[in-house]
Amino acid sequence: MSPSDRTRSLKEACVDEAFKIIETDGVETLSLREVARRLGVSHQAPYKHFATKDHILAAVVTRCYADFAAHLEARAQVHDDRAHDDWADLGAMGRAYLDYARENPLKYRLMFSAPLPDPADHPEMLDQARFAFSLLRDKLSRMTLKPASDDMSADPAKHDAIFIWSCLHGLASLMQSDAIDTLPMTSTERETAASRVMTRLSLALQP
Amino acid sequence: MSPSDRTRSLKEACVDEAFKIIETDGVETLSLREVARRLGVSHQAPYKHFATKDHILAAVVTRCYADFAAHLEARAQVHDDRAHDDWADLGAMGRAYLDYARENPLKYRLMFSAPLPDPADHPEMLDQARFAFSLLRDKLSRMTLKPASDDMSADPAKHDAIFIWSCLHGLASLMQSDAIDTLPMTSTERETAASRVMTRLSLALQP
DNA sequence: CAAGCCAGTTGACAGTGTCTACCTCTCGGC
DNA sequence: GCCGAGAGGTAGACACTGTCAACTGGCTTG
Repeated sequence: MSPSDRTRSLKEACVDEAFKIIETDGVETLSLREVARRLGVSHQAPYKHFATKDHILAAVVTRCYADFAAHLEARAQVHDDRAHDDWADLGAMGRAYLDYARENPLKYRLMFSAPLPDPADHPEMLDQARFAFSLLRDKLSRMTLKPASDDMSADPAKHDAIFIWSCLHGLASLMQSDAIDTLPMTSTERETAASRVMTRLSLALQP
Repeated sequence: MSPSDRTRSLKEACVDEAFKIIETDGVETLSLREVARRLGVSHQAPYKHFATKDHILAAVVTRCYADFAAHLEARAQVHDDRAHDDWADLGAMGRAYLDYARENPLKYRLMFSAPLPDPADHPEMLDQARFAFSLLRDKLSRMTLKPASDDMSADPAKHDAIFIWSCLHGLASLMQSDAIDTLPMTSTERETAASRVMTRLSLALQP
């Protein structure tokens, strides 16, 4: 056993390996036995660190959310020098969202389109997800949007965040769903569709 | 073997049974052996009618799309007597979409959030999906929307349909995803979120 | 030094999709 | 009227999965 193996415990190695499998082959094909095989340990070794398959899945999902949030933050902060060009920054955030989904389709699907392990059993997974959402929500709460006629909510930023999130998630999800292959679309047309959604989003929100 | 069994071939019975299983337990737990068991035949009998599990899945998905389209059509045509209140009708269609997703979460997930069998192998599945989308698209092509600034598309109805579909799908999908449980939301708050999305959609589209 | 736990092993069980071999019934051509 | 073929159904096997149980070796702690 090499020193690096001793420092990096089997537990972490399992999560790493599961992460890789999901990244390249998708959640559906993840198997604990394959993880064990790749790490050169017995098929039961991972069970010493994770009670069930869901527990290892939860660990991977947690990491994905963190990854995703980091990507959003990094991109959102690349705005130009003017200190408070909130609209441009919001747009950058939206684009970062779509980029992430496009570049990491299997991880994206894992977070938002797959049946997750029971969140009640995995609070840290829940925390990470909440954090990612809060990035968008906080941003909106610092901006003034076009008023919505039916707004009697105590927390408009929350609902508008859901609106934006819905649009972005819907687009990202449809673009990589098999359902979209139904319509004959070239890749440039997909780009057009994406920018069209962004435009309509502005029309809906910008005062 | 009863007469009804003889008329209704095993092939149809398999699809029916698979449909039921998915409806109540989700795609993940669908197993051909369970289907066979429930029909009282050997575990290999279904394979005389479907080459692989994906083929039976494709048949179920095809039926789901037809079901979904029928729901959309039925609801969309329940507008008031004024012949051409297109906006109201579009709204009804949107609500029908969300209703279907809420009432049939597992079927909805099957159609739009699960990895489908390769569409190339199952053209009839593809046709049904395309038909459902065309309901929305055709409606839009008969209406005049707020112009989108970047519109250089030859087929604006298509892109606006994608926009609307994205919002609705995104909302429906998030509402039933585990990710949303992340944010503490009561069911009335979910309603508010849904209507907020509809409002913002109008703001984006209505001239 | 003994006790006990911790991480790892092997072996088993039930469940899955799918391959192959077999059986049996029906129907069309001679 | 028979006979061969094929369609539809059966049984058994294989490789794979998640998970349970029993066992083993080494480290820590009393």
